[in-house]
Amino acid sequence: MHYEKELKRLNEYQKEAVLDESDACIVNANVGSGKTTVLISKIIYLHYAKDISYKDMIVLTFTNKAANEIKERLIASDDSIQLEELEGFGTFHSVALHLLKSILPVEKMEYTKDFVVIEPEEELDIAMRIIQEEKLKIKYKNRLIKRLEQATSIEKEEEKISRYDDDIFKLVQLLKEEKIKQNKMTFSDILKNANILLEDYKIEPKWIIIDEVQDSDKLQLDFIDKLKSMNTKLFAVGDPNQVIYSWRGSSLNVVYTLKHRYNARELSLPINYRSSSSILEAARCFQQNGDNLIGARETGNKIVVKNQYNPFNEACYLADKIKEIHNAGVPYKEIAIFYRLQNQSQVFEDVFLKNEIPFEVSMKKTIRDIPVLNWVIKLLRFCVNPNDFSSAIYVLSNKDYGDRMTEKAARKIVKEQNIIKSELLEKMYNFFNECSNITKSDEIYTYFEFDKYIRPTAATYKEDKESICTLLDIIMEYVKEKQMPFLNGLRNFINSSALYGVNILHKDISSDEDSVKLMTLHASKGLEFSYVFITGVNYGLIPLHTRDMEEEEEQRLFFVGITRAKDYLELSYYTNPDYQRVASGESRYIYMIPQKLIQNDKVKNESVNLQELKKQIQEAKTQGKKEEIAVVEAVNNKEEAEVDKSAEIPVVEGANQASIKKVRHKKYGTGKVLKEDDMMIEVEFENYGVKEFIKAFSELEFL
DNA sequence: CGCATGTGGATTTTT
DNA sequence: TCCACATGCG
Repeated sequence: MHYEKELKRLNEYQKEAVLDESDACIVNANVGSGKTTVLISKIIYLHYAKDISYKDMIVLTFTNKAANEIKERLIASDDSIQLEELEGFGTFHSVALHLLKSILPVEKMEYTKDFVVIEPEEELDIAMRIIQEEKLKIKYKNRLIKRLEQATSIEKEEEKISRYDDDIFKLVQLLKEEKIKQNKMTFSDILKNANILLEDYKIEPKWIIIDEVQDSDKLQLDFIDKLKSMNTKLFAVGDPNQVIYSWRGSSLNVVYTLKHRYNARELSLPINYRSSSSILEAARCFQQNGDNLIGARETGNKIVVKNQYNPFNEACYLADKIKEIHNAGVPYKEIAIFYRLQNQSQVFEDVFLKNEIPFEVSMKKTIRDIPVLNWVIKLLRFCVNPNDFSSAIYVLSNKDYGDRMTEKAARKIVKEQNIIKSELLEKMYNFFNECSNITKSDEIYTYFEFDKYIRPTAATYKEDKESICTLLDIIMEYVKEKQMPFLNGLRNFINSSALYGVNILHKDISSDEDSVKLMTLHASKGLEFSYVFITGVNYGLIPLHTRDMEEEEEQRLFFVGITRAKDYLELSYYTNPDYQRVASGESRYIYMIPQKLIQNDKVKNESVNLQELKKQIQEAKTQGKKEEIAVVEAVNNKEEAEVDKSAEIPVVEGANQASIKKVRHKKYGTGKVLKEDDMMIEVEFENYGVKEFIKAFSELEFL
């Protein structure tokens, strides 16, 4: 039997979870304990052994990435699966959206099936327009999103009194009405409305299976509850030690809540297959919850703790270290650097670029971040929904793309449907009739004559054109995959692009590309690497200096970081952190790790001198990027010199040339000496411009 | 406009 | 904790 082969690969804990028959079961899955494997085995087991159709299962995840991984692994293990059988598999939002679009009577809420999913920014735009048009008195508009969120959460009429004595509750009501009028739902509306409609229209799936259940917020828990009927069984997997998003609404008690709400059986997956036992033992110091982590691997390397002078020095050191590791045969993609704050990546990016180390930085990028695509999406949205006036107004009145008219003029033309005044508007109106048979993406491009509207003279022209073509290609691919007529597929894509189009243009950090991965500790969740460097373990940074309420979460965050490492873990702290409010010296988290697990690496005296030297230079000079780059050179050259002593060429004293000294550099070729003193030398290279070196390490050959 | 007062954000980010 | 910014009064 198909599933028996699957079961053989599991350990006893995993097997118990897969075979469990309780009405509700919560699995406390430790880090690296094969959580996803269990989830997939469970689905396969239910399908083959218990004869449950995939259509009777709802499988919920938090990210599209996780949903795709599950679907891919399922299809890989069972090629008879049709994609349409897996419509109940996806993120909470995408499953809720699917239900709203296909089964639930959205008309009861005065929406139509064509409703559009909008991003938070668009809701804000609508709110701002309402304030303007209705002349509402709203204070603190700079925090309108937070204020709306807070005001929306108040349900009791008698509590709806603005603490600032303004019209915030009036706005909440008008906004709700306006969204219905424009047929738009935000991300939270999708869940909220699904929850309301599920009161009366039961789906009754046979199984609900949830991944990373510890990240659920109130709406999501509510969604689970509304989906679940008397005959529905629940299987949830999660790890309370990995709650790092409580600021986003998830709470530590989710496991507890579910356990009590459904009288769930509690199981655990204690065995970690990922990390060496030294790393696991360190991780245990930060574990707050549940069963002890059981290791399955050898002792491995000690954890290296390093003191670095400052972030810049560390970047140089890491560049060197990574080269060394890579030369020893480790692929770049097995190496990752974690930090607490986004902006800490900058130094690494600069130095790695200079050192030609391939790297990728984990960064969110949505369609909205690319202005031209934001514009194209709005344009297509109006084509597909000709009632969406606000999109059309945006298209005509955008400052950079389209007709670039004033908002007032655009509104007038759109309201009057005056297609004589705007060729672009005419094209949008006729799109539906004239483009029903499109098969290639460039046909769309040609139809709209985008070249005319994206300012061929602008510096961004080429980039913009490329972005549009990529987007159109993705749309065509989507339509083809869904096997729908072009216009239906397009409408489908456009109406939910806020939900799915998001990561489309950006390669995921976990892609197979062989590069060093740079990311925040938060972004590291769910990933694993052979070599992990956690940088800036200073008090004030890790844990981050905040109101100390969230200290425990910082500890869990550090736990997540440590447990990403398979073989090698290095922690570092700065003597001189370049960040405000960050103390120098190691965080107490380093003291929490038993000394016997640690290998303390003292920075060589020589390096300290270099660092001191660099500091002096930086302080003496007016600050600027040029110096920094030159110093990068100096340090690199110094490191190179260390590796290859024979290549070292001493600075020739008392060279005979009276006026112009010529020098040669390994990388930059020949150049003229501009300035020279005891410590520094400034050279103008023929092809690289002016560079500055620390003389002692410069590796310059005097001609 | 200037100044006093009040308010909450800082940091992480998915859908 | 401290700082930035919105508000509102004179």
